[in-house]
Amino acid sequence: MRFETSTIKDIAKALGLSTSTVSRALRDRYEISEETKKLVLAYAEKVNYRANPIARSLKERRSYSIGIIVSEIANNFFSQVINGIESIAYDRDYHVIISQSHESYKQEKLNVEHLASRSIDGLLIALSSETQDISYLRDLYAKGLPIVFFDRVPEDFETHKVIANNFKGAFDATEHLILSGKRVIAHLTNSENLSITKERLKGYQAALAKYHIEFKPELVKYCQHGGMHSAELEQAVKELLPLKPDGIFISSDRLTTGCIVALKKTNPEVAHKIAIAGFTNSNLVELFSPSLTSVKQPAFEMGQVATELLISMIEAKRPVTEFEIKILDTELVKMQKNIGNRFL
Amino acid sequence: MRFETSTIKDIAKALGLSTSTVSRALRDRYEISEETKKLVLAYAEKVNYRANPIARSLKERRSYSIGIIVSEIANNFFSQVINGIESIAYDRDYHVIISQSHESYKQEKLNVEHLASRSIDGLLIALSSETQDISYLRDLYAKGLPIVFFDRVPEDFETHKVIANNFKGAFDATEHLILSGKRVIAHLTNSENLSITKERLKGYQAALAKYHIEFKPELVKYCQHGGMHSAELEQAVKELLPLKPDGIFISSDRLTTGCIVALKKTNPEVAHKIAIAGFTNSNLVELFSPSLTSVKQPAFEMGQVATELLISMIEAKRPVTEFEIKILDTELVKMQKNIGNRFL
DNA sequence: AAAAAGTGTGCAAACGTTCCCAAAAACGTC
DNA sequence: GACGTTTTTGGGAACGTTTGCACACTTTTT
Repeated sequence: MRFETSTIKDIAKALGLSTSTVSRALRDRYEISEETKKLVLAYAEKVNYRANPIARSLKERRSYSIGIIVSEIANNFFSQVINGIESIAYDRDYHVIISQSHESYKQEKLNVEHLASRSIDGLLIALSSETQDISYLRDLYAKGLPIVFFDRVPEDFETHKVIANNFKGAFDATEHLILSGKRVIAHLTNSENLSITKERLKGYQAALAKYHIEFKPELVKYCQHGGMHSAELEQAVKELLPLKPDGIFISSDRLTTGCIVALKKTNPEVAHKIAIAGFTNSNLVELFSPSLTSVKQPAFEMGQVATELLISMIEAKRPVTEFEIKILDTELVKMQKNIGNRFL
Repeated sequence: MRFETSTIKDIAKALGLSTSTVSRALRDRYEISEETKKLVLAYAEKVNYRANPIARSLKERRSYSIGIIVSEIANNFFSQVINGIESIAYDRDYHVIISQSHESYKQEKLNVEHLASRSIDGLLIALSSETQDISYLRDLYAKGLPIVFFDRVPEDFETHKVIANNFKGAFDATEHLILSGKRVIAHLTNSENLSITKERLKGYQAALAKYHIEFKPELVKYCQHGGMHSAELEQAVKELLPLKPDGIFISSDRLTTGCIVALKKTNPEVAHKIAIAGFTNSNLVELFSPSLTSVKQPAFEMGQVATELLISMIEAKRPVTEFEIKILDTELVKMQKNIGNRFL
């Protein structure tokens, strides 16, 4: 801000004290007399003194801000995670800077490096679906930037991670479809790179196995761009339909909504005949037609937990060597009426 | 970031130059020899020099960051606006800090003041539905903080503003309902404080007037909290239904989706008999049941325009005294089939 | 009564930049 | 080769903090 505000110097001059004394009074350090402290505090209050965080950051070599990278904020899951992050961060006097990768590796790297050069104290990141090479993150980490991964985590990176119980979520959703009488269950999922893709695929396979349904690789469709392009989804749907699935298990928020749109757009007549169960945190699923069963992730909580872990790393006196992988349970929200009901 | 990176000083020492020379070479000032510039640039590249933005901010008394206040990022309209803002901001080397008011005046004020103390160079804000007293914004503005309002703008505040053509959007939506044969058209809207509420009400009234339908105040329901609490919406729906509306015009994104949820939850049997037209930027409306006609705002563009105006203010050499009010056209997306069709 | 310990304050350096001002180097002109 | 002019460089202050150290003063201990 260009406009002038009062500084420690101003206060010092006005009160006939030194800047150090004023600083100490404001920061409530031990070696300061009650009297001067009161005096300074009162005056600071009067002139509405606000410490300049930039100067403080420069001096302390930290910014009290944490960076967040998600693929997209216009996504119910991520925006809920962000709310969780903020709830903790603000309490602990950190502020957050949000960046979007739009599922692009290049954009992700660019944003992370931009944030790093902006002197963030730590980073919370869910990898983009394109990301395979995380060496740039390793470099930053090695240089001392605390990083906590959430949702989409790399396998071989020793730091805190917070994820949902993806295996169980996928298993539950698939089992639900099976118990509803479906037998040809397709799986529409994200890029193969992602941890969530692998875990959810395993859950899907396990459910099939439990009910002795053969796993058919051709029923699994991967979307490299996480459904960012509608063409990608329409293509997947087009390839899937000839295999006559009676159910689809979809493994991410964006894909789930995107898939229903694609189905209705390209094949409205079959859209209602296929049961859909998918990961989504949309609070609007009840409005959807065809209706769907959804796996809800504890997004808000995930944000909170990840932030607590990150702040503990930031504020740790010595390098952290013990890392946690927190796994949070998902919730299966079954649709209220029978599958494919047009009258919902 | 705690870890050490190379600084101008390091480069200067290594190259046997002074910091001023290095700084000039890096910043590509006119008074520097081609040769030294090349030398410095090459070395900087080699050691992967990154200017410390904090130090720069302190010196230049600006942060190259702009603050954004919206009520909620988990809202299609606002997240699209944010994408528009980012698209311009990043091009111009600003970064953005997003804050959410959650439709609370207190939270909004807190966030703005937090941002201001964080030395943002300018502010983009859509007021919360609770906000009536904007004197705190006036104070900051008077002190020199550039502010541009978008979407929800105050009446008596001389600065740039970017809004949608709310009157026309509301008129079109209401007229569409009338032309579909509806005669008892309710209006569910936001807090009366908001500019958008007033403008959209006028559009609604104008459409009624055009077709000689009497305006009935009891058909208008205000939601003070913008639909943040579902109870608020359910209450409004409950009060509206006895008046037997055959159409509802809803004036905001959150209210529109929220209202359909409330309708289906409280009165599923009538939900499909009422035609709904509402403001929303959801890309999922096609999935909704009951289906609805939507007024889409040019959210992305709104963000872009607002950001351009803000940056022009920030970078203006002399105080800006001529202000613009940009009004962007909305788009009416009619539902594909007849109103209330359960088979959509 | 002198020494030791404790308390409150100020001085000055540092964080990494930018930029004003002056000094030095390079160049041209007579 | 002395002079002015232009180009290039360096010195150092400043931005607003925090903090190690030293100093002065008071209180306690011996």
